[in-house]
Amino acid sequence: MLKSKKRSDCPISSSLDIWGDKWSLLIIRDLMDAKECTYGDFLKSPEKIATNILAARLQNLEENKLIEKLEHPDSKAKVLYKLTRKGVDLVPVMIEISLWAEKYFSIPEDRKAMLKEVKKDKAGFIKAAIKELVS
Amino acid sequence: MLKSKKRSDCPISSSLDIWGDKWSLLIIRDLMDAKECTYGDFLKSPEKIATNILAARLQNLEENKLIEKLEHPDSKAKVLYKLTRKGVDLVPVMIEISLWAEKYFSIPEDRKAMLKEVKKDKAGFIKAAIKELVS
DNA sequence: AACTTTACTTGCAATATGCAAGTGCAAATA
DNA sequence: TATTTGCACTTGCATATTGCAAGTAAAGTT
Repeated sequence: MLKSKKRSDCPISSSLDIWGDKWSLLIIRDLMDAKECTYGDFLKSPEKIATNILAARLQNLEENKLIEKLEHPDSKAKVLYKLTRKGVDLVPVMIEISLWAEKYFSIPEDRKAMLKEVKKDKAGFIKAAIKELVS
Repeated sequence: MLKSKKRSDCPISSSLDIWGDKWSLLIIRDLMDAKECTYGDFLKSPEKIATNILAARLQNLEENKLIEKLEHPDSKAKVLYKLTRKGVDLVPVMIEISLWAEKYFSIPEDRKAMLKEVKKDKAGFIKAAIKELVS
């Protein structure tokens, strides 16, 4: 995962070069759900990412400017991660993935409820979500 | 890649369990671009997938019903792959990924031209693209 | 009959993943 | 002040996956 050379200029390929693995988008998801997360928060997620993998993914996402580190107001021992604008702009991607998954898998009720709102006014939902995340 | 257990019920996680790697969505892309591809067509793509990886990914995508095999009209030695409806329904995901990539990377002119059409009428573009692919 | 094309398979070295344990610093507790 | 706890990683190592090169088998061509 360390050397992620660009395989081609195709937009799909370029995107996958950065976050095309089984874990990166789950980190993005956590940050979209919670806006700010500590290292420990990510470890608590139900998919149970290994701590060394988490560290590697966080570093990669930071290097690629999808996330950034912030000081925790309470303690210097803690680190806060949050999405950059580049990361926040993945909201439409995440929503379309979720809509696809809803059609073909069974997903939790709270996610369904969220997608119900999405379907009422997708553009509005996205705009509001982005606004909330960039503030 | 053989044992892809479901890590959680999260729609993002469930989706990544199936196509969350560096190659699967490129196969999907090729099929969206060309509608039908042979094994050799995939190998010709600019990212240069290794033949054993291609075989493994095609099998996985077929097992998960995103693609299906068809007989080639010209020859029994050839195999045609095409998207199922489940695969075609990834069109919105691919479009949003492309739009994101366009914002943050430089992408080929022909892709830009396509995205220009998308931006004029996203819903219409998606509908037409899906219609073309399922026929 | 020999050669080529097509769709894979196989062997193996290099890389990545996943699990468990360890480290170092900051903050809370005794 | 000394000690323990919490937090963010790092390290070691076994296992799994990737990527490259070469090989195989069935079909089509000359």
